[in-house]
Amino acid sequence: MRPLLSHFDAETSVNSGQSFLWEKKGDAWYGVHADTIIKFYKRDGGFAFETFPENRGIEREMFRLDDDMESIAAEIGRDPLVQKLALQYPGLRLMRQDPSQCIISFVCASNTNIPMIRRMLGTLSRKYGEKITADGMQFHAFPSARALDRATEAELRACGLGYRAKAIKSATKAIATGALDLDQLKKASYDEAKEELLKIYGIGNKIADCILLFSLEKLDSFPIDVWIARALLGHYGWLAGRKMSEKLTERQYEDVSAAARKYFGRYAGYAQQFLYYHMRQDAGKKW
DNA sequence: ATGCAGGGACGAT
DNA sequence: ATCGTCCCTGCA
Repeated sequence: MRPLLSHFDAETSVNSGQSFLWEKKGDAWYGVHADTIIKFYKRDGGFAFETFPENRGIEREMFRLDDDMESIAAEIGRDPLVQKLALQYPGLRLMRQDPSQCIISFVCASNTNIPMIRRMLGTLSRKYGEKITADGMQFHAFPSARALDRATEAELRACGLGYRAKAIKSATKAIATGALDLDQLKKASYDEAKEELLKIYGIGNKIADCILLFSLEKLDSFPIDVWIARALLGHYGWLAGRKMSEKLTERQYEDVSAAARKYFGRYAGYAQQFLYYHMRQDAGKKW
């Protein structure tokens, strides 16, 4: 185990609200990553990984184990609070999600809570995802955009999506037709990629920023949800400004997010994740 | 038991 | 720029 990774904690990372389809069975965690099930468990003071079907080494990609956490921590640690949190939660990492899965997941996330998001995605997976067997148990791959796009809005509603069904349809269509070119978005700048995402019905500022951060390599993205808004109000008054509240207008979102990105720097998204995790911990949330 | 919150976005004023 | 509304569920 390389010393740089010695503090990495897969369990904390998968339970930090950035990724949804994980469940613990016995001593092991099983997660859905597009077409593969990834399993991990503690071993020798670190973590061992297995994938179904076999996809060796995918954990480096998924958990961003190639990121240079020392320079990232040095960069975002210029802020005293984030510095403290990086030391307090040394195992927390951003994850690199599959873009299609990430888009569909966060479109489901609007105006609801994490348990509900998990329920919606679980139902979609069981209904539209391919079966995968792992350790004698049955799992489901995350449904492809194409498979979801074949369903009607009413059928998606029946999965407990509510009014989000319409937004899911617009997103799956954009992905399935190639109108949204995911590989291209990875190469594009933050602004260019965000502009493309915002064209899709159901994707606004916050959800676009989550997609950019968690699946499109935009580590400078700084999503602001109610929890981050609370953190900004409580600890970063000069960024929040006097008129900000927990609910941001579109204009406020843009101004405050831009200010935060400038303040925290090119890894602002990492700072955001430490703050988010801390606010949730502090509130005693159990995801 | 009615109200409200929960990783928001959209359309009408 | 504000404001009501959207489907659903758990919890006070």
